[in-house]
Amino acid sequence: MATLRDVAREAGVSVATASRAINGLGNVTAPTKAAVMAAVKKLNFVPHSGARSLTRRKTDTVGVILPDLFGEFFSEIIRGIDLVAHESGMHLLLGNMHGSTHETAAAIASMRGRVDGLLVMPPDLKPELLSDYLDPALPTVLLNYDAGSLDLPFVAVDNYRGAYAMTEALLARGARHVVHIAGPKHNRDARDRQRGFADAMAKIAGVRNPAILPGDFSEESGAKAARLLVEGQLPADAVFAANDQMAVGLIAGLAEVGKSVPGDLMVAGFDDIPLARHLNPSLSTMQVHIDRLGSTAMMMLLRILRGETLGAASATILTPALIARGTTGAMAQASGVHP
Amino acid sequence: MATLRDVAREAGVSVATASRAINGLGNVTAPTKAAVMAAVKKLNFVPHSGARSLTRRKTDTVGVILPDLFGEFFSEIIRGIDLVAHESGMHLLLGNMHGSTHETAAAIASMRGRVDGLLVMPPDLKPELLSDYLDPALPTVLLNYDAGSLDLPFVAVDNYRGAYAMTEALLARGARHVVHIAGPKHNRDARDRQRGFADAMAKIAGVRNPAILPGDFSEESGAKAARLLVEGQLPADAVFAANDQMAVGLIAGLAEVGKSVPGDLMVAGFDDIPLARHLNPSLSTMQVHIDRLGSTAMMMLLRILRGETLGAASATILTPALIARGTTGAMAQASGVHP
DNA sequence: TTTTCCCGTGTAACCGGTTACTCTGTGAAC
DNA sequence: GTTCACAGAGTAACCGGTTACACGGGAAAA
Repeated sequence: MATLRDVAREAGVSVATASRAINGLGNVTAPTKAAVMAAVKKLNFVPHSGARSLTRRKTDTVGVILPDLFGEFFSEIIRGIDLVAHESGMHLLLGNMHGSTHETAAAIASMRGRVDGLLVMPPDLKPELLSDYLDPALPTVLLNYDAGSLDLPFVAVDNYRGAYAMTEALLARGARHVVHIAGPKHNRDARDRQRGFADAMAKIAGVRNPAILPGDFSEESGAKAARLLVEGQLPADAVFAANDQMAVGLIAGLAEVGKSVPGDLMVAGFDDIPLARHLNPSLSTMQVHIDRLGSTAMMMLLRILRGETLGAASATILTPALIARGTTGAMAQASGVHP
Repeated sequence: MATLRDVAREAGVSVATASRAINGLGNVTAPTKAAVMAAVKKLNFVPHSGARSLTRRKTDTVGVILPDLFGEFFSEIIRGIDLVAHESGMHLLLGNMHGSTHETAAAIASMRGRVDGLLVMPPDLKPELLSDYLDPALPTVLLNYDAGSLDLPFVAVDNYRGAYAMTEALLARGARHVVHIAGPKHNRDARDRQRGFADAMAKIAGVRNPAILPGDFSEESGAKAARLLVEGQLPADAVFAANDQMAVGLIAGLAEVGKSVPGDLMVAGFDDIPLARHLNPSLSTMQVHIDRLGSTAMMMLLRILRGETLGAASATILTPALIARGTTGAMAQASGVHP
C-alpha cells in the first residue's frame, strides 16, 4: 500500500506539500497540486485513517454501545443514528455489551483512541457505576436513560406519560377493571410504565391497588398472563401489557381459552412494533419512534463535538403517541396495507 | 488523558518496560510489573487503540458495509456478525452505503487504516466495478453475493433452490396454476428466485411461460398484484411471492376482494420474517437464517485473518428451509406462541 | 536599489504506542 | 579467575500521517 512518502517522492515534492495538496489546504500552486494528484492516482493512494486520526486527534467515528437488543429495536436505533452520522461523514463503531457489567467497562475502555464521542445505552445499572466507566473527557450522550445525578446529556422515552395516557384511554373507553402485565422487575422502562399505569388508575379511576401480573417482555409471559387471568378469575375488562410482545402472547393465549378481543376484553400494548398493525384485530399501542431516539442522540453528540453547549436541550424526552386500533374497539383497519 | 510515557515516569521505568509489563510480555520482573500496574491504576491509564494499531498494523476491527436494508434483515445480519466478532474481541465498524455507487467507493476507501478486513454486501452492481473498489490487500468476504469471476470468498443464500423447492411444494399440494410475484428487476435475489420458480414450473408441471406479476419487495406491490390477479382474471390457485412482505400485502389485498386463503388460493412467501407465523392463517415461506449469513461470513474472515486458507470453504451456500404453514393449507398453528 | 512582505515549499518534530537492538550485571561453565 | 550466556531494562527508530517553523525568492514598497 502506498504511503504519503511514496506519493511525495513520485510527485517530486515533500511530504508536507503532498499532504497539503491532498487535503486541499492553501499554499500550493496549481501545477504542484496537479502533480501530486497524478501521483495519487498512479499509486492508488488512499490516506491511512488511523495515522491521520493520531495527529488530528479526531477519528470521525462515534462509538455506539448497546445492550443485547431484540431485533426491531436495535435496527431502528442504529438506523436513526446512522442517518445523522452519515450526513456528517461520521463512522459508527459498534460495541455491544453482552450483559455483564464487566463487559460494559471493557467495551467503553476499548473505545479510547478510536472514537470522538460515545452513544451509550446502559443496561439497568446504577448511575454511580456508569460514571466510573465513562471517561469524562469523552463526549457522551446516553440513550434511553435519565442520568439523574450525573449531568450527562441524554435522550429518553417518556414511558411514564405514555403508560398514563394509555391507561387513561382504556378507562375512557369504558373499562372498569384494567389489569397491567408488567415487564422485567429491574428494567427501567418497565418500572416507569408500571408507575404510569398505577398512577392513572389511582387518579382517574380511584383504584388504589390495581391488578398487576408479572411478565418479562416476552410473548410467553404474555400467554402465561392470559392463563393467570382466566384461571384466577380476575375481574377484568381490559389488559394493558407493558410491551407489544406480551400483548401478542396475551391475545393468542386468550384466543385459546375462547375469550374474544375486544369483545370480552380490550387489549393494549406499548412500542408499536410492526407486527402490531398486522394482527387481527390490530393492536392498540403507544407508538415510540425508536429511530428518533438514535437520531436525536446523534445530533446532540455532534453539537457537543462542534463545541456547542446544549443547555436545556441536553435532556430530551420523546413522548410516545397513542395509536388506537382494533383491540381497544377502534374500527378494525384493513390489515396489511397502510400508506 | 494519561499516556504510556506518563505511566513509565510514574513507575520509574522506561516506556519499553511499561509497554511490556502492560501487555504481559516476558522479560519483566514481578516487582517491576507491579510498579507499572500501580501507575496504570493511579493514572487511570487506558491504552490508545489508535496509536497501538498504527504500529501493530492491526486494528482488531472489521468493516461492515451494507446497503440500505429493511429492518429485520439488517439487525439479523449484524447480530450474526457481532456474535462471532465479539468472541474474538473484534470490533465492528459500520459503513452503510446509501445507494449510490460513488458512496460505495467512498465507504470502502474510508476504511483503510481502520480495519483488518471487510465484510461487504454489495448492492446490485457488477463484479468488475466491485473489484475496482476493493483493495486486494484487504481480506474481504462478500455477503449474499456470488462473486463469480472474482475469486473472493463469499456466503450466499441459495435463492434458486429455495424458490424451486417452494414451487415444487405448491405443485405437490395440488396447485395447477401458480403465479409468481417477482421482486425488483435489478435485484439478484429476486432474479434467482424467479428463475427457480420458472424452472420448477417447466420441469415439474411442464409449464413453459408461467404467469409472473411485477413487484418490488414492498407490501404495496403485493397488494397491487392482488388487484392485477383478480381484475385480470388470471387463472390461479396458488401465488408464490418473491418475499414475505409482498405476500403479506397480497393476502390483505385478496381479503379486500373477498378471496380466501388458502380456500380460494394458496399463498407462499420467502424469508420467514417474524410476522409470517403471526398472520392468520400463518404464512408458508422459505426460512432463511439471515443471522447465519453474517456469522458464517465473519468466521470465514477470521480464518483468513489468522492466515488460514479457506479452500473449498471459500464459497458457502446457505440453503433455505421450507416452512409449510396455513396459507398453503397446512394445519393452522395456534398463532402467537411457539416455543 | 534596498528593504519588506508574503507565498510556496521543505525540514523535522510530533501524535502514542511497539519493538529491534543495545547495554548491564549476574550466575554458570570452563 | 575468565569467559559466556542470558535475563532485565533502556534507547531510539518506527508506524503514516499533520503541521509549526524555517527558508528562499520574487513582487511591492520605500
